[in-house]
Amino acid sequence: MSCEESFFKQLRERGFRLTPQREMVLSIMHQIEGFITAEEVYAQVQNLSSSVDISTVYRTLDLLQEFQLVASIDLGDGQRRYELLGLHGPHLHLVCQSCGEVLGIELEETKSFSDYLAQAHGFEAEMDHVTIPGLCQECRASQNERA
Amino acid sequence: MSCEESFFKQLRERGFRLTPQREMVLSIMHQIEGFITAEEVYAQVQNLSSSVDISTVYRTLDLLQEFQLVASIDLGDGQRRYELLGLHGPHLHLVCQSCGEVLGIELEETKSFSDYLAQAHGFEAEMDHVTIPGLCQECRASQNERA
DNA sequence: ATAGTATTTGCAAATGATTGCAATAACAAA
DNA sequence: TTTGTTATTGCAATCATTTGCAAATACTAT
Repeated sequence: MSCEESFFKQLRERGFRLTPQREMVLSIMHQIEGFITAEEVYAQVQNLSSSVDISTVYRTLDLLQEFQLVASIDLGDGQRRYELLGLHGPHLHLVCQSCGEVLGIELEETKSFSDYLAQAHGFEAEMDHVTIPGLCQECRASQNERA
Repeated sequence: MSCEESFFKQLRERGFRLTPQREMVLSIMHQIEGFITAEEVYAQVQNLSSSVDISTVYRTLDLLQEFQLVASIDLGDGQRRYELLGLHGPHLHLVCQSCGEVLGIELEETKSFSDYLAQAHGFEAEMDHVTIPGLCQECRASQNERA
């Protein structure tokens, strides 16, 4: 099932409606690789239909997140960014505080940690909504050089 | 060394100045246990001196975070919350998406996970800035009951 | 004490994001 | 097709937070 089909199906199942605005936002998410801000999605949508409001873009991105078709991440620069999950499926983000690079890691890789949280604290973690700040390999290396 | 002493020392060392506004914010953070929003800190500061601006409160909370005296957490309700680290030292937060409860866990408990990230991805994680959403023990239990 | 300086402040404006609401438009049933 | 119901939209206002800047003030050296 394609991303669009999954979207239409989930809309129907839950009594939501298929609007041109929603189609446009999803279509634009497909044209992008990597991360995009709501403002950037809005600019692209404007090219297609200039009367669409940015609040509709935000609402649609929220909906796509609920449907697990899109994930969002806060890089700490004051602008949330969105990415199409598409085929990859849910994953975590490692964000380098020095160069801003974003690494995606598989949910699988966090299993023993989330098992520990469940066992020790009874907490069922949603690791796919976690963002971990830190330093990537390159920035660590260049930092050690300097020292 | 008390929290205040640590604050004054760090200010001096880095060429910052000790202002009444900064003293007031730190003092209020001491009067609170648990989390407090910037707006609430602001309200408390107003009682002491009504001319202090909320932007100064935000700037001071940022500074206290830089000094590792305060940590902040985003519960996803649109208002960042701040807590005095004081004696506890840096830790992680587990946030229940159902009841809002916040569990603090020791950095130590994440060691094997962050070791894995370093080894497998060369990523040096700052786990003390991580917030993990999920379900706490009680909410898991009551959810299972219902099912 | 005083003067010189660099930091910090309050203010106002701007930011990204969210919300309430009346008008619009998608869908379901006839 | 037409009609009725309900979700969705655009708009404007609002929210929490950040920023630029000139005035105020904490500190340093005299």
